[in-house]
Amino acid sequence: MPELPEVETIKETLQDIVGLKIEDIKLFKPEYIRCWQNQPDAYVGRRFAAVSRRGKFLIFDFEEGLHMVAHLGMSGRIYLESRGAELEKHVHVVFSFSNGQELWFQDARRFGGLWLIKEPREMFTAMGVEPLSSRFSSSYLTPLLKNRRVAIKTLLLNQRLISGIGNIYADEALFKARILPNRAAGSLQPKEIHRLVRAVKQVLRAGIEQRGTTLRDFQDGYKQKGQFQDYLKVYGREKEPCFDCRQPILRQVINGRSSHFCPCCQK
DNA sequence: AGCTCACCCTGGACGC
DNA sequence: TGCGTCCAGGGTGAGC
Repeated sequence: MPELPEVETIKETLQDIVGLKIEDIKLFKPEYIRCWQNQPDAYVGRRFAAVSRRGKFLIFDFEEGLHMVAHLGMSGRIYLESRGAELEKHVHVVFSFSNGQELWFQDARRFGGLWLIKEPREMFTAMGVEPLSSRFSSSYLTPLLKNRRVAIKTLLLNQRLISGIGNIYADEALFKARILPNRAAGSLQPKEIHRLVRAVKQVLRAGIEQRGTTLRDFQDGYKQKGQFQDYLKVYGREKEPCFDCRQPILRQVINGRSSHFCPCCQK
């Protein structure tokens, strides 16, 4: 479930590891490493220099120009533990620091992964704009929608166009913009595109403010849950009354993704 | 080129 | 209690 607000929340809590020195790296499941441009040993003895985010990816910079990229997939978690804590299930990689703390990479379903790479920017050359940046605007989105028959929701989930929106925030943004998720992208009018851009930004900002959505798996770097699940208006609310018009929320599969919407408020 | 769908994987919910 | 089935949805890539 980690989408942009969840990854951003983890990134914020992981600022505390900047400056910590890596004493040891344990690989319990080496196949969780997707890219071996660097050997794990190369990271030992170095300090974390920065943790940043691009879309749903976390980027770890180390001293002397080493990097690591992480994606949480569906069930991935990255969190701090104390040395000696009992190892939890599905922890695939552990970084031990010289101060006695550890960073655990846990991922039950293993849709996520780690990339030990030299130049992380190369991974993101084909990635779309950050939806919270000023580059994401009506003038960016309008030409992308032109003549596209794909559902607008499918397009919002395309990371090559916009990076960071996932299933939950796509449904919530479309509700806020009062647009049905299965509308052909090319059928959106200028006013609707404008509303959608605003709604995407508002929903993502609110998600960050609430420190993410915890339906099942999500937790931050200190194992704390998010709160945005208490503010969801359509996602996961099939058959429950719309908060605005009391009509039941409907669920429909769009491009293999479960989608939730109000048939009355959204056009 | 645009689009759809199957696949990877595990845990939890649900029906019998 | 247990077993089988289905669903969750991130990204990728085959195939139409």
